[in-house]
Amino acid sequence: MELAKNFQHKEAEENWYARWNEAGFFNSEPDGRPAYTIVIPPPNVTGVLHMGHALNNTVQDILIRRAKMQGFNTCWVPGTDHASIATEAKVVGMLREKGIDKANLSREEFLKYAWEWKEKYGGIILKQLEKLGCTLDWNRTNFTMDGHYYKAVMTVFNDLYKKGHIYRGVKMINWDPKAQTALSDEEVIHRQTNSKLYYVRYRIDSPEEEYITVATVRPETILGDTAVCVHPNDPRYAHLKGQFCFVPLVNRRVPIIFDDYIDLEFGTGALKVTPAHDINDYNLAIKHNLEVVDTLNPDGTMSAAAQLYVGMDRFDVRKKIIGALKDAGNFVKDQDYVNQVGFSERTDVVIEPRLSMQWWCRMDTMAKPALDAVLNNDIEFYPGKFKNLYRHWMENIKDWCISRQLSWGHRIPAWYDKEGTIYVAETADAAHAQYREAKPMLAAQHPELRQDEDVLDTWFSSWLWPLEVFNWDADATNKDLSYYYPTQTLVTAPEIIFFWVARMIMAGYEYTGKKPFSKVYFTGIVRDKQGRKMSKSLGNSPDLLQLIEDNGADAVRFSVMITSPAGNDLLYDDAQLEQGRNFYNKIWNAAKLVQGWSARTSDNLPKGTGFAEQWIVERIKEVSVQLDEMIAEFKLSEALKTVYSLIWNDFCSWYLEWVKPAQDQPIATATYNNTLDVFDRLLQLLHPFMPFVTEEVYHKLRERADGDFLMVLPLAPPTAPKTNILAAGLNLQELVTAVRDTRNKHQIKPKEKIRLFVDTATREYYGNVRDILMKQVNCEELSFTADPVPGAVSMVVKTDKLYFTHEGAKVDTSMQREQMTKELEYYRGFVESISKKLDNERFMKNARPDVVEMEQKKRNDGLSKIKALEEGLNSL
RNA sequence: GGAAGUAUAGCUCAGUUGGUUUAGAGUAUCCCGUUGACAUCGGGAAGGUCCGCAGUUCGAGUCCGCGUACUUCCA
Repeated sequence: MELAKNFQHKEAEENWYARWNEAGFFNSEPDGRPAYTIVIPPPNVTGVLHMGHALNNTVQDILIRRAKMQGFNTCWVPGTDHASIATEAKVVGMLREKGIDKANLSREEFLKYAWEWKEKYGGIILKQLEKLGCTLDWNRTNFTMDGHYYKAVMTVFNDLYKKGHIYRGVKMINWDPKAQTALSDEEVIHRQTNSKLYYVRYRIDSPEEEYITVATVRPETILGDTAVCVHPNDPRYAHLKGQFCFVPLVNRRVPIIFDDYIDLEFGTGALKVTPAHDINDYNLAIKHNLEVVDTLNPDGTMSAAAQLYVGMDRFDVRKKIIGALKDAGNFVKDQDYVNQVGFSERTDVVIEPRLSMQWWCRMDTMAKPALDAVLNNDIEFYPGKFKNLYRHWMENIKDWCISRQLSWGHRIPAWYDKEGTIYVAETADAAHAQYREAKPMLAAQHPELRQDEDVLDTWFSSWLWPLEVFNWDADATNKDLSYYYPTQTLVTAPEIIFFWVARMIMAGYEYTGKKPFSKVYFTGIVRDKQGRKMSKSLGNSPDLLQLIEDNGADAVRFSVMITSPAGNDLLYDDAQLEQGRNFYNKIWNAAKLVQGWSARTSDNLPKGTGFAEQWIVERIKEVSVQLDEMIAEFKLSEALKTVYSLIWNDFCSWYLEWVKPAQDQPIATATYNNTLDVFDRLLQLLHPFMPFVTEEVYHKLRERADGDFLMVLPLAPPTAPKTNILAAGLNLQELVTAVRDTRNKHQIKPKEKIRLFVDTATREYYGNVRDILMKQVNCEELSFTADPVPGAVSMVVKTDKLYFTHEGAKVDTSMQREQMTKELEYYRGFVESISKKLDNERFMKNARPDVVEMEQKKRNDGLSKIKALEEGLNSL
C-alpha cells in the first residue's frame, strides 16, 4: 500500500461513514450487554447547525464511541424539534418574501407550508450530523410532531388536566407583539437599555390648583392609568388621603391610593398605576380594587380603550404623547435613565406585559421529586456548580404558561360549546362525547364544538423526549423503554437547564417514577475570538458544513474539543482548526514512516532497542488509566490533550526516533510488529475524538480481515504501568535534552559527532539505554569515567556528570560556569526552604510521616545535586 | 436590587482532601536546523509578586474574611 502525501479527508469520511453504516454499527437492539444510551438534544428545524451543535454533538459522539469500544450496547437516538415559535417565525418570513400574508391563509394551508419547511431543514440538519461523523441510530430518528409523539403529548395534557395540574386563567403574561403570542418567563431576555424617565404632573381634584408629579419610562401607558399610588408614611403626600386626581389628556378621575409597595426614594415617590400593563400595578389593582383599562392591541398598537392615538404603535405614541403633555401643561421634565427592558428571545422585540387568558401548568408538586433527585446526586450534574442554580430555580418555581397563540405545534386538546364550557379530551370525538353527556339538550341543537385555537409551548412536548423516543405512550412497559431507559448521559447547554433539563426530570418521575438520565454534562457556550457568543444575528458563526468540507470533520472535532474545558465557555479560533489538521497529518506521516519499514524487516538483527518498546507500552498503560478517569469526569478537553501529547511527543518525537533504523538499514521484525501493535493502540485511544483518520490509518497499516474495524475494536481495561520503566524513560529524555542543549549552546552542528563520558553511580542503567542515547545526541563513542575529563564540555544531569569532547569545539567554560552557578543557586534556595521546614519542631510534630519522609528525600536529592554541581564547577 | 461563578505565563486554560522538588500544558515569542515520515516539520530557550489586602496553619495558588474587576443567572 502506497500512502498519499497527505491524509485525504473527504474520501475517508465518505468511505468510512458508509461502511460503518453498512456494517450496522450505528444501530442498536436490546440484548444481554449493558446499555449505554444518549438521546440527542433535538435541534430546532429552523435552519442549519452552528458551532454550538458541533461541540455538543462531538461530545456525545466521543462518549458513545468510547462506550462502544468498552463493550456497551450503545444507542444514540437522533431527532429534531418542531420549535413552534421559532419555526413559525421563519415560515411567516419565508411566506412574506413570496408575497403571502399568513392572515390570508387557513390554518391547514399554513401548516402545509410549515411541514414543507420542516422536511427541507430537518433533512439538512440530520445530514450535517452525519458529516460530523456522529454514531447515531438512524432507525430511531424522531420528530416532536410525529404521530405517536403527538399522541403522547395529548395523553400527558389530559392526564395533567385530570390531576388538576393544568388550568386556564387570566394572568399577566409576557406578550410578544411581533409573534403575537404569550411567552414564558424564560423566553424573555432582560437587557440594560438607555431610556428616559419622564416626570408628569396630575391635577388633584380640589378647588385649589394642586398637582402630584409621577415619574415613568412608559408615558404612553398614562392612557391606561387607573390610580396614583404613594407610600403611607410619605409626609409629602399624607394630606392627599382619600383624594382623587385626573389622568392627563383623557381626564379620567382616579383615586390616590396608599401602599407600602412604593419605593420612597424612586422618582417623586408617587407611582402611576396601569394595571393592564405592568405586573406590579396589576397586583396593586387587585389589592385596591381598581379598574383595569387595556390600552394595547395584540400587535402593540393602541386600542380603542386608549381613546387617543388609536391604531398607532406604542413607541410612536411614546414620542407623540410627550408633545401633547407639554401642550397640556402636564410635562415637568425628563432625565436619562438606565433600566432593564424585556425582549423576546425569538423575535427580539420589546415584550409588553399584558393580561390574558392562558393555559397554565402547576409545577410545585412535580418539582419536588425532581429537585430531590439532583440534590441527592441520583442525577449528577457536571460541572457540579449547576446544582445550585437548579436548586434556586426549583425552590422558587412558578406556574408554567403552556399556551402559545401560534399554528405550528400541538394544538391544545380543549373544545368549547356555545356556552363556553370546556371539554378537555385526547380527541375531538371524545370531547364531543363528553359534551353530549353533559348537555344533551344543547348538543342536540348545536352539535358543533370549537377547538381552542392555541398550541402548546414547544417544551411541553420536548420534556417527554427521553420517554417518547422509545414509544412510551403506546406501551410504557415495552422492551426498548425498559432496556434503554433511564438513559446514561444528557449532554446539553446550561442555557436550557430550566426550559428542558428540569422539565424532563419532572416528566420522567411523573410518568415512570424513574429519572430520565443519570448524568447531565453541561457544555460551555461557543464564543468567537473576542468572546462574543456566536449567533446568527452577529454573523460570527462559521458555516459548519463548509468547515468540514475544507478542513475535515476530524479537524473540526479536534478544534472544538481541544479548547473546551468542562463546563466553561470556549473561545473558537481558526488556529485550533489548523492544529487539528496538522495533527492528522502528523499521524499520517508517522504511518508513512512505519509503512516504509515493512519491506526492510529482518529476523537476524540483535534486539538493540528493547527499552524503547518496553517504555512505550508502559506509557500507553499510564495514559489509558488517566483517560478513564478524565472521561468519567467529562474532562474531555484534557483527555484529548493527553492523547495528542502521547501520539505527538511520546510516540512520534521519542519512540519512533528511538526505533527508527538508519537510512536503508533493516529493522528487527519483532520491533516492526511491536510498533504496529503500539500504533493500533494509539489509534484506538484517539478514535472517539477523531474517528475518520484513525480508521483510515488502521486499515493502511495492515491488511484487516472483513469486519475488522477500529470503531468496534474492544478496548481492554487499563492496567497499572511499571513506574520504574516510566522513570527510566523520563531520565533518558532528560539526558538527551541536556546533551542537545549543551551542544546547541556550543554551536555544534547536528551532523557533527561527539564523544561522551559519563560519571555515574548507575552504569547498568546506561547499559540499557546506551544505543538510544548515542543515536539521539549523535555520539560516536560512549564510555564511563570516574574523573573529570580535561578539555571536555561538562554538564550535570540529576546527579550524573557528563562530559563530551568534539574536535574543534571551543569549550566555553564561562557559559558553563554561569549555567551551573544559576542552577546551584536554585538548588541552594530550594534546600534552604526545605531545611526550614525540617528544622521546625512544629512541622516535625504535626506533619504526616509520609510528608516528612518526602521532604527529607527532597532535601537529600537537593544536596546530592548541589554536590554534583559543585564538583562540576570545580572541574571546569 | 438578589444570587452564583471566575481572576495563575502575551493569549487560552490545567493545577484533586493544604505538603510530590520555590507552579504545568497548548499556543504565540526568540535562537538553531532542511537530500532523511512530516517546514502542516525537527532541536532548544526564554517567559509567572498565582488580582489586592488581611487572616487560619508548622506549611496557602489551594482554606476563611474584606476589597477590586469581569462573566452569568434571576427580578
